[in-house]
Amino acid sequence: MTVDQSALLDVLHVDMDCFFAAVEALDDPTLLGKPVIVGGAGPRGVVAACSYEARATGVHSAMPMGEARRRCPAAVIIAGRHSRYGEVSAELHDVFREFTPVIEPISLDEAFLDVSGSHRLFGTSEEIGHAIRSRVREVLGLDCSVGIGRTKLIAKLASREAKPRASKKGVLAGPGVVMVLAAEELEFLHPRPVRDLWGVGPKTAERLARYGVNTIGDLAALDPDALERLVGKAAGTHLHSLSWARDERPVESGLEVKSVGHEETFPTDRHDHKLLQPEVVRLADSVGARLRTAGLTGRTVNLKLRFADFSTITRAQSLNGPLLSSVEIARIATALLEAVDVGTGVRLLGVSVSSLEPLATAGGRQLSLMDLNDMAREPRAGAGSSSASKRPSEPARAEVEAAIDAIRTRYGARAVGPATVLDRGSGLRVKELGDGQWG
DNA sequence: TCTGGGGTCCTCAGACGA
DNA sequence: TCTGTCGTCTGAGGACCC
Repeated sequence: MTVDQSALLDVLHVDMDCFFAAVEALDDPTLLGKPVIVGGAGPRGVVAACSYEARATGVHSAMPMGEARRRCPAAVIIAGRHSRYGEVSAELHDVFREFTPVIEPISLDEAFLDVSGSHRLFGTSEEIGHAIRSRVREVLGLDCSVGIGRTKLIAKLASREAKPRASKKGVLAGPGVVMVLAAEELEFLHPRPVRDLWGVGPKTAERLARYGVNTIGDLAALDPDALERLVGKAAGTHLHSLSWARDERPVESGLEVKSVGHEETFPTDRHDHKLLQPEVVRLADSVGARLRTAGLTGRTVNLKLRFADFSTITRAQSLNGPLLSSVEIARIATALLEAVDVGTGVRLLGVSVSSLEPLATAGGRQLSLMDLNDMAREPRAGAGSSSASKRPSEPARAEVEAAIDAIRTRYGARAVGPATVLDRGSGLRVKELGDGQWG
């Protein structure tokens, strides 16, 4: 490796090994060395993550849980604890920040790091990669793999090479850190399947295969215009550049969220608006609560339905002003739902809010504890007292919901919720986060 | 086997105003 | 006043990522 080349290799891709399963084993050491599967245990659940021992039996993420159980009957199946994974992820980012401030998270367990400003303190990129691995192990007790390259694509593929491998004979340790020099990029890239390119999924890979394009090298040899006709202009230009290792995307920290949503697959299909409406309210409440926690509001409500035949439709409605309450989100989502024929059966329902902006610039304000005390002592005209209309105004409703958020923070998500989503089988407990007619 | 949940981005079509 | 064009916005759907 020459000095000039190493100076360019400033992009690191850090990927935790079997993150969810590893966290479970960290908290319960009796799971160490066992096949562990994290995912939905219900009739329609899928595998979210699994240990290498489970992978050795052919289990992989996104596999239906029934199939996973069949392939690996000895597996320990765990529903998963996202809040716990979030905690560990935050600690992981603290470790990253010891090495560089330029961090682009991809998910809870993966991130790109730009270490161009870190060499004087921590050495070459390869030395930084090894140091990060050691530090993650020391602080979190977990393993990660590091890929290093000139671009994000190369770094990401390199980290995959660095990972352990699951085989029927057992788990084979990986190198942990893999660096791809600038001069070796095409040799590294071109023999790989096109699916390894960011943006090529099953559909695009199938389309390319029909034209004899199976490897990244095949794609690089393709006429760019022909590629654009095949996959569209934006994707064509992008993929052709990637195939020649041209990837100008910088490592970006502080990317903004574009939408916030919740969706849920039902254990059995629902054929009636009456059964779906409370679910819309519940999902809308959950979305509203998350928006308020994040200090965001939005202008567009999106409703998503997946039918029994797996076809999916979306319906959306935009407003002129910001959505200030969960009730408003639920009202619009319910109206969108009413216009859809659900007779064939709905298996998944989702509600999301997009066109986001900070609550402060949208005219909202953060409530203080004093405000909450005032509301408790003397309900405002719009917030549920006997006003002429009996319907609280949106800003007033937002204040009520802020108070509800405060109650939930203190007493738990089930402490208070809408009457429409009460779990009737268990008295007056709220089924989950909800909104609507506060009981 | 029967296909999650949280997102982003792109393309296309239709409406609408300049 | 009418018509055509263009840009922008919105909505819908699809593909993709982890």
